[in-house]
Amino acid sequence: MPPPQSPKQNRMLAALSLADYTHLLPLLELVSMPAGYVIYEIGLPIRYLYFPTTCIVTRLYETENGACTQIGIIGNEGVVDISVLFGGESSHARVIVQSTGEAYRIKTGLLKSEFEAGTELRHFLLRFAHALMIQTEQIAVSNRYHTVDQQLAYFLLMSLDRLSGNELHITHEQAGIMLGVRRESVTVAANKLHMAGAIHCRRGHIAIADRNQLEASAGENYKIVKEEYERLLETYVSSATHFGRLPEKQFKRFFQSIK
Amino acid sequence: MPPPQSPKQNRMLAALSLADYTHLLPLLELVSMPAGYVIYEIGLPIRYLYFPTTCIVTRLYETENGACTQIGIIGNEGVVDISVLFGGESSHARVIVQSTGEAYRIKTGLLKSEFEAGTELRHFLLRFAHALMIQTEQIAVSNRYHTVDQQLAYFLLMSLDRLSGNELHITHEQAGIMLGVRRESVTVAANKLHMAGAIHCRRGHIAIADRNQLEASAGENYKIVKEEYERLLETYVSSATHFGRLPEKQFKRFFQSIK
DNA sequence: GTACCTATGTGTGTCGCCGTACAGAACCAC
DNA sequence: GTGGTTCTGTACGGCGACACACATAGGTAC
Repeated sequence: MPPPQSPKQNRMLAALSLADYTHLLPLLELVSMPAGYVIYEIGLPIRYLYFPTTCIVTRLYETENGACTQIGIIGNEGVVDISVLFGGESSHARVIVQSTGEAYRIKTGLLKSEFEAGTELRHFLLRFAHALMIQTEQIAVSNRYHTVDQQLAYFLLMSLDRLSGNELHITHEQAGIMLGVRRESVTVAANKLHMAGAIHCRRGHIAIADRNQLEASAGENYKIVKEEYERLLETYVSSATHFGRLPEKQFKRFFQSIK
Repeated sequence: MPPPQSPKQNRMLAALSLADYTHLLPLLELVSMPAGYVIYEIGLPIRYLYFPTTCIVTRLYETENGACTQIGIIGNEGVVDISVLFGGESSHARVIVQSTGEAYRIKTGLLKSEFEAGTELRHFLLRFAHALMIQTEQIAVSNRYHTVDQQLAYFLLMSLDRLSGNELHITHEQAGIMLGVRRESVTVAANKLHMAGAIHCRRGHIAIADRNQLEASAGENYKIVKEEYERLLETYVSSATHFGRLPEKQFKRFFQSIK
């Protein structure tokens, strides 16, 4: 039960051993992430990495003529943008905040050193990268075979899995940009999902009405990615038993010291 | 100038420092890779990783109803399948040999140890993973926005970059499976590219007639990925200057000892 | 050469999404 | 309330790819 506004709201950070976590803590800086804020622009260097806590973040690929597609969505289970740890010097995608919230950021060089040092953190980062790859692969398949309805359902589920409520603050226009389709197509797709009883729409908001129905509308795509992310979180938890192995007293003292 | 049938035909292996290379060498096993051979089946454990030398390999994503899409193509610049190094226990994609040739394989556990050990090899592997991610992202975009003509052009270029000749031994049917489109669509697209003077077709073969024209037909997609792979190869080369720093005599002896 | 199999070329109707245009509805500021 | 702005719903023509059907050509075995 992490206190409000703690780095532990990010599940990857929460899973770190106490030693690693306390080592990392002074390097982290809380920042607020307003929706629409462009975290990285294509081609510009990546100065900070961000561990989202309450915000969610979208990786968009933009073509030469300005058309976009979402190639990944990241919430409190991960970090953006991991590509810099793999030797990418600048961002090759545009990364923006999709849903207002907060994140902890760390200087690129610092996290890179931690990554190189080969702590448990590296293990988590690699595991997370794997989940992200699967997400991108699914989107590739989805873009070929699935209808807009299915893709919208998938997008809503992925977004709402990373938020506390069951309502998304987004317009059809914004959803269209994410999916790489017209605003009108989103409207039509949203109506279909509404007819099926899966969602409920208000101006600028989309809420889940029946989660099972929505998952059924999304198809296998969501199921596969969801499973992979559950495995990812299990990875975190099973490593987090480090906590349990520490002497109880020491653990409590540490835990309180970190605000 | 690596001799024929040397692991050095794989550019990642060739770029390793002499020490790392000689350390790895006894762990490698030459295997022949006939076209169509299924290297990994979805859900099955990954027992070996493969460093292609003269073959090329395709990562395919298969949906529940059997439809496929290529999500990556790998030749002598890399290794399959890297996902196991990131904590994936089994393959989530089907990986098959697209073009007959050879590869060196290594037991999963062994390469995993090397990777964990944090040698220069890890640096290359991560760099390669990055290029692969960009490839997948491009395919995601391509599947949304590009015509079959463009995708076919992209596919041909990516394949032929990884082969010695300028002709691909492939039928329209096979290309259709890779791209996730019908055979007829490939035929039509191939004819368009032929009309544009970009390619030349024979039964079961597609050859480049005018590379510039073909690149123009493929669009920005290819350009971006190509640049990333060139950066990858530069990474290899700049690290390979390790060779230069070794005493000349020692270098020669080592080089000859490794067949 | 003949027969057969596989690969390629072409045509027709359907479907999903796009581009464009426009009307109505929700919300906000005053 | 009123007016303006933003968001949402609907319609129509066009295009690219699909599914299916079938014709033709290249290559191979005998």
